[in-house]
Amino acid sequence: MRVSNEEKQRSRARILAAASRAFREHGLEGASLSDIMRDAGMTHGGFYKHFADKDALVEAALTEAFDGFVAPLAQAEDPGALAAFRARYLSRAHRDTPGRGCPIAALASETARGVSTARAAMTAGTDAMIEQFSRRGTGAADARRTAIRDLAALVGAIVIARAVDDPLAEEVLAALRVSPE
Amino acid sequence: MRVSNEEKQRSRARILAAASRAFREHGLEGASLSDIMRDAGMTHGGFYKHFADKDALVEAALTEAFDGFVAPLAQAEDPGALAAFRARYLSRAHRDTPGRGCPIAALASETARGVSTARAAMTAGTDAMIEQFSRRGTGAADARRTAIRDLAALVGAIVIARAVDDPLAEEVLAALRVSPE
DNA sequence: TGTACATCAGTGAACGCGCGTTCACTGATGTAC
DNA sequence: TGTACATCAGTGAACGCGCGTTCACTGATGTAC
Repeated sequence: MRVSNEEKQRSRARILAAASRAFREHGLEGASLSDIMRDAGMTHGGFYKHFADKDALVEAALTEAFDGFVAPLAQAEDPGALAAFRARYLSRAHRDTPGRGCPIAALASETARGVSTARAAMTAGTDAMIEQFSRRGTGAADARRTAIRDLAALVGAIVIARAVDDPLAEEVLAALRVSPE
Repeated sequence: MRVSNEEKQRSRARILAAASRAFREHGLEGASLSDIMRDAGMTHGGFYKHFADKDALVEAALTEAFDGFVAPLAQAEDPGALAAFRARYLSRAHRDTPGRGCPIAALASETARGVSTARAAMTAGTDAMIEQFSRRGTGAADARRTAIRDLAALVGAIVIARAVDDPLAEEVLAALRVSPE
């Protein structure tokens, strides 16, 4: 049966939230539309009333994931915000809950092999993160270069820590838990 | 028809070589056994005369990929070997040919979600790379920590560079193309 | 404000497809004598 | 060294399964008068 326009917007938001989490947890291929729609409280057939196909959902979910992940940093005003962000990034909690974590670390590999719309969302989100890092850095002349190197180290550390067993995983995170440079 | 024992060993080697490349190029799920067996010059049915299942192939191919990728560094004797390795790692050629590139950068995300045998191979391979970096580093007291931080930055940089569009991709690689610290 | 009808969000069965895996078969290789 | 037979690497058809996607249908919502 038809539902109200407001209800439809809420449905779309639930699909996006479920997809954003499921893609980061299980991968773009590992998360099926049926699983996502069930998480959103619907059956799979209704999906196509909201998105043209799975690729469109991937693009929208990637953008949503970046928005949510960078928000705490983008909205913070205290000078220690970047240090706090780094500490959270390198925590065991972040390693163990990719569904709420960094979209780059969770999905960059699959995005690299994917469609151009997903690459575009990944490019925009990554640039936004670099921008935040750069704005909040130590203010060196090469702030952007420093920001990129810092972000790359964070992404590499969490990617490795998720793929290897302890104690190496913990050792990798610990090795990055000092100020860069 | 039955083939000789030597021929069987050659078949197994071809399967492993094809798998090692295909997995890094298309991902553990993206590379099908049919594709790999065709690359190896056989039909798909014969696969199970060599490996118990796809998971066993993934484990063996990961180990093979690490062996091949670290070999140039492990066998080098000149003091500039690590710098040369870093330069190759951060090259556009490496970004564009994941099939012959770093197994961590190509497969860590999927390994993180995969079976324990794949994780074990990833753990061993990563530790071997850290060991090589550590042995060939600048000789500081915290050589291993420095090695880990250097490796994490390389992995993060190539992972990002593959997932985003130029010019950001090239900018990320360039930002890492200076000596660490 | 009420009425009549068109719209369309969501349902659930069905589709075609490619996947990993199994299996009966073939015939050259390996081995026991 | 030759012979007879067992072994088994590789083939190609077939399987069950889950996937993304399509579709006829339902009935509450939106809208034109």
